[in-house]
Amino acid sequence: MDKQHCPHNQAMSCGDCRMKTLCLPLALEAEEVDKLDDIVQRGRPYQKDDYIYRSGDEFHSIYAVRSGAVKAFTVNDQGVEQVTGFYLPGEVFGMDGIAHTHHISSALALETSAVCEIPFHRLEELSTVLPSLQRHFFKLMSQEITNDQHLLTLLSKNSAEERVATLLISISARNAMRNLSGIRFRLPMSRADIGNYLGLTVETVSRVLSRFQKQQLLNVDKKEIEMLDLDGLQELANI
Amino acid sequence: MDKQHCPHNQAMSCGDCRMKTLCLPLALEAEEVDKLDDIVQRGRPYQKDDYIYRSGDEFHSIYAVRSGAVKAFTVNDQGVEQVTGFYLPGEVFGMDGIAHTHHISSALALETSAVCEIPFHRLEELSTVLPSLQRHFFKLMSQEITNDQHLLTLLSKNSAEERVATLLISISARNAMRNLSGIRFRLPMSRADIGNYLGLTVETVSRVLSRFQKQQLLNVDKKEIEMLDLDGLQELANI
DNA sequence: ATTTGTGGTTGACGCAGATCATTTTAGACC
DNA sequence: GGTCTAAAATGATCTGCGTCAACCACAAAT
Repeated sequence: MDKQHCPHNQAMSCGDCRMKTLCLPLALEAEEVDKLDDIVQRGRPYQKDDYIYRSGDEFHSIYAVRSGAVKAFTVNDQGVEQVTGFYLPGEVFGMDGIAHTHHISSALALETSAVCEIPFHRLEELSTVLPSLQRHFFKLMSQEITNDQHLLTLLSKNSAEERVATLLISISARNAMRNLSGIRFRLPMSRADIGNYLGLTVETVSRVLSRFQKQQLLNVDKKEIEMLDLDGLQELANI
Repeated sequence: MDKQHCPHNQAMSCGDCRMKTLCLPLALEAEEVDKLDDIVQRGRPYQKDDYIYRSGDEFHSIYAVRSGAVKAFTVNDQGVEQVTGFYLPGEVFGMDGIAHTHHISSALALETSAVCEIPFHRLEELSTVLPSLQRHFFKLMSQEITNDQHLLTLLSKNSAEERVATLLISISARNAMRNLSGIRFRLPMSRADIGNYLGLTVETVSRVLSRFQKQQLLNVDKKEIEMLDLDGLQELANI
């Protein structure tokens, strides 16, 4: 497998990355991308269940997924975990640490994943000389806020079926955006993670998926999903 | 009533504002505050139920509360409203619009309120020359993200009593930060708004407040709250 | 002074989803 | 092959909060 095609390739630069149209380079000119490239750090891939950072760690970077999948979650003082987001290739995470000197959430690889690390103080410096980077980063953070607000509405106003349908539609759409199939895909997270994220128990998630299968809305085989009736699911999710 | 003491006074500058230690000027030197001051717009006070902006309006500014109280909310395509936040003096809102060209949420004055408007493109320009402003604004947005994440956990993991207690503690603490009483205060929002925000019905909010009163945790008289047992409530809220 | 409207409280009842328990499936490892 | 463990599915039962309905307080309108 050559450099260009290995999904976890470390050496790849932003300019060559398949995710450049989704990720931070999105708003930048070629020469600006090179400057961004200079500050991006690419370590070896994380294995499943490796932490990218832990709650309490000193904050110094934000991150972008290049391959694999990451879950972010908070743990309160009673040790109760709350999954706050799943991040797929091209997506940026870790921005909740900016307000504090330390991370208040943790991030974990759900499968073997390549992750770019962007030291925040370098990004800040670069942002003052590249206004389009500053603007894009403001937008990314604002997008994170609106994502959370959508999730808030989902949790406070929607039934179990609507919540699960919405998550499936979201993952499907995000896969499609990355030129992968929006019809057949593999869920990178466990039923427990899905339930935690959606404010449901594992049992409810499992039952809802079985019901969807019975209604010919989709096929489930462990983590493999085939969306049989996207319109029907979309209707359920009321998006 | 002279200029300095009228709570809705329009002419006041950031340097003279009682909220300067909480709001955007927080991180700035005196001369930097003057530059910020130049771009801040102060219109006449909003009356109760006046919109500061509506979902669908073109986005061009973010806002800071100087006096009064503001609620922000989204409305989905079925017309279902979701309250996403309450903003008290010194707090900044409207940052969810940055990711889009138009506001995706609305903001409404809950009572007579003075609001500072900060044109976003001017703030962006100023941020490139005042790094401490850029940093502070990044932090504000990050804080908004972590607030939403706390709310997510609250909605997905906590009981009605825990949710209501948490909101009361939060308002109490924010009042105390502004050198107001954290023990006796007036809720600026209706029971319906509280319920909507916390993912509960009006009836449940009302019942929980009655129960708290019966347990000598607080006194309620319409919108007036007296926190009798802050520790007990804190325990309930598990903060 | 009476009516009308709005926001809040309280009670009775039902249900969606939690909880508890059991079973099935699929790897992982020797 | 067999044994262990963890994830997932399914069934039975329970319960917190929603739903529906009645009622109260108070302000604004006539």
